[in-house]
Amino acid sequence: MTVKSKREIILDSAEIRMRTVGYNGFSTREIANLVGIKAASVHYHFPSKADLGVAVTQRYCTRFFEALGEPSHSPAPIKHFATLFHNALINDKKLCLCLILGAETSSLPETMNQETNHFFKHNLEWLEEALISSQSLSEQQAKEKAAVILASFEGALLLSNSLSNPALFDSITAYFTEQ
Amino acid sequence: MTVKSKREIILDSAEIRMRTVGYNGFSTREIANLVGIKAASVHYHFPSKADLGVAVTQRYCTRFFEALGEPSHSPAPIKHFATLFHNALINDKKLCLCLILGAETSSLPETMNQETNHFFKHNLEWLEEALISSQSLSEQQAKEKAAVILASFEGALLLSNSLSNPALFDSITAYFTEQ
DNA sequence: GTCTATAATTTGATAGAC
DNA sequence: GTCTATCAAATTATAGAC
Repeated sequence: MTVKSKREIILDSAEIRMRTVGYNGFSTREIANLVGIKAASVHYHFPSKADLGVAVTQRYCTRFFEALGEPSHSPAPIKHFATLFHNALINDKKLCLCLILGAETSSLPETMNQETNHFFKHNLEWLEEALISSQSLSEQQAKEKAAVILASFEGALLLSNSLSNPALFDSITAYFTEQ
Repeated sequence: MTVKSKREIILDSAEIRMRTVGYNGFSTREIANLVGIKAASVHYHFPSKADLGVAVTQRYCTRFFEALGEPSHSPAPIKHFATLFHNALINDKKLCLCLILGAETSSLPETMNQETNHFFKHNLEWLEEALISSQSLSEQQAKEKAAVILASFEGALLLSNSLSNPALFDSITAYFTEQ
């Protein structure tokens, strides 16, 4: 295993905090304490808080898209999609970053909003393609159902996390995967 | 029309900000400026920011539940439920307060989390009752579908708001109301 | 009820030594 | 790259005059 750069360690801590309390809920000093350095050193790696927020968001999206892969490579694509969200909630015990950023959208650096929008759009297209090939829906039907699924899964994360009820997430996603 | 008390005017401004940038995104000074008074005067009405946040959340939930009424009083309850969320997005041009608070949950005063949880639970029960009587589902089926609907609607608000696409909200909710 | 004044703390950020 | 020191601004909150 390659040794992590300090930059990556900072990104790790910042992602944890952003997915827990949002962009407006954490400070660079807090990240510094978590990493074991001083705030000034965080600013060496990321000149501004916005730079850090953007880097976290870009890394999050890149990793999610990598884990997602191509819809055609999965025998049960909707289930695969649900599993990624399930892992965020159960393994990471965190929300989807773009759920929190979407809720905070009016107070974020514009680049972060663009990343968040790209996250949603890419997932909608992925789901649409998956639905067309796996459930032989029309393009229009697939587009509509893709939005229903993405909305449901993000909402399922929200409800399950708020109510501290992980099983609720699986119950909701099962509605779309058990067909 | 009764004249609004200063307390209510403060609550109005605070609700707008909380539904736009969240609890961690606004300051008492900002509310004071919006209302046209000084920050110290806001603290006269609400000793702490948490007191203000709690009051906003309680008023929001009370009003929502009043507008919701009883499921048995509506000929098309799911559509009625969708309309309330639609109005939040289209008329208020805002998210559901509990969507933002649910995303910020780890950094909120405990009373606000309790209110948010109550909001979700009350709506789940309302939807369950509506589904049992209007779609003659079993209690178990109704409970599961109620969670799917609430998650979808909250997620639909998130996606529509982020992507600046109000029509997307109606398209998603139509999946559950046009049956 | 609202104001001025102010306190205590936090925050984002920079300069410059090592 | 990391530190100390420091800054300017913002934030929550209180005391006390009017």
